[in-house]
Amino acid sequence: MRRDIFQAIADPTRRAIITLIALQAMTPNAIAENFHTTRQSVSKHLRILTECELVKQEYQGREIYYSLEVEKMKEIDKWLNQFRKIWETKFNQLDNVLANIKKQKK
Amino acid sequence: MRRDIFQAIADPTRRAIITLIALQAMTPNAIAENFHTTRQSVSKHLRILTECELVKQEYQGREIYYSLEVEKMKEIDKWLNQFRKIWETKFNQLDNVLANIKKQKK
DNA sequence: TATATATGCAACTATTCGGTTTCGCAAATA
DNA sequence: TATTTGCGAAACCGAATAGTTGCATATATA
Repeated sequence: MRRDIFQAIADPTRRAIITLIALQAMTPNAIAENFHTTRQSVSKHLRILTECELVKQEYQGREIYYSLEVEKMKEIDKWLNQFRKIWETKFNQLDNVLANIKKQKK
Repeated sequence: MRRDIFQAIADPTRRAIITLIALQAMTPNAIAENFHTTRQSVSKHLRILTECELVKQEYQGREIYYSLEVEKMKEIDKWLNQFRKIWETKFNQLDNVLANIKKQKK
């Protein structure tokens, strides 16, 4: 069973869950209320998110509060870095183009 | 058929393809040589990447050069923004904690 | 103690996914 | 012109996936 962050955020429901619990911890029931799906379905998503450590659990009596492990999100950011360099370069190239146009106008 | 960037980058082979053609355009055959899979398989990945506009084609005779549409990658970055705010805040909170420890030492 | 509530887990199903094989088409080359 | 080469598309297959239903367990509450 493959289990990595990229596969985890591929599902739109999981992305929505992540956004939902980013700021405040929530129980599966509370989370499920926000979607047109069953609690069990949400539970499965939470399991996947927990397995790749994107989400952490906090037991409180019979309730389990889920919240986002923000640090883990940085891994996506880290992966994006290689492309960030490229799009910044492209931006600079555009800068040069603009500079040349300016020169020509003079 | 669902087709969005997040689903596109979920597959490790597709992520590798993206990295491979990020700096220079390549033909399907050339790309396939870098993986332990067939050209047809790579072709299917390229179709998916093209459909969600992460990759662009450039026809040159009977060859087709594929290259990364860097701009599209920014959409992932944009999605990450909501969490970036959170992890920066957490970092600041840690800053405060460190500041307090410093104070107590005095 | 009996009942209600919060939850995870297993079994099942329909759908999707990644890969392979085969084919057809168009461009290059002999 | 005949053959080779580069490519996409369709058909097929096994594995994975998302969702549902049913059940077991533990904690509250009456």
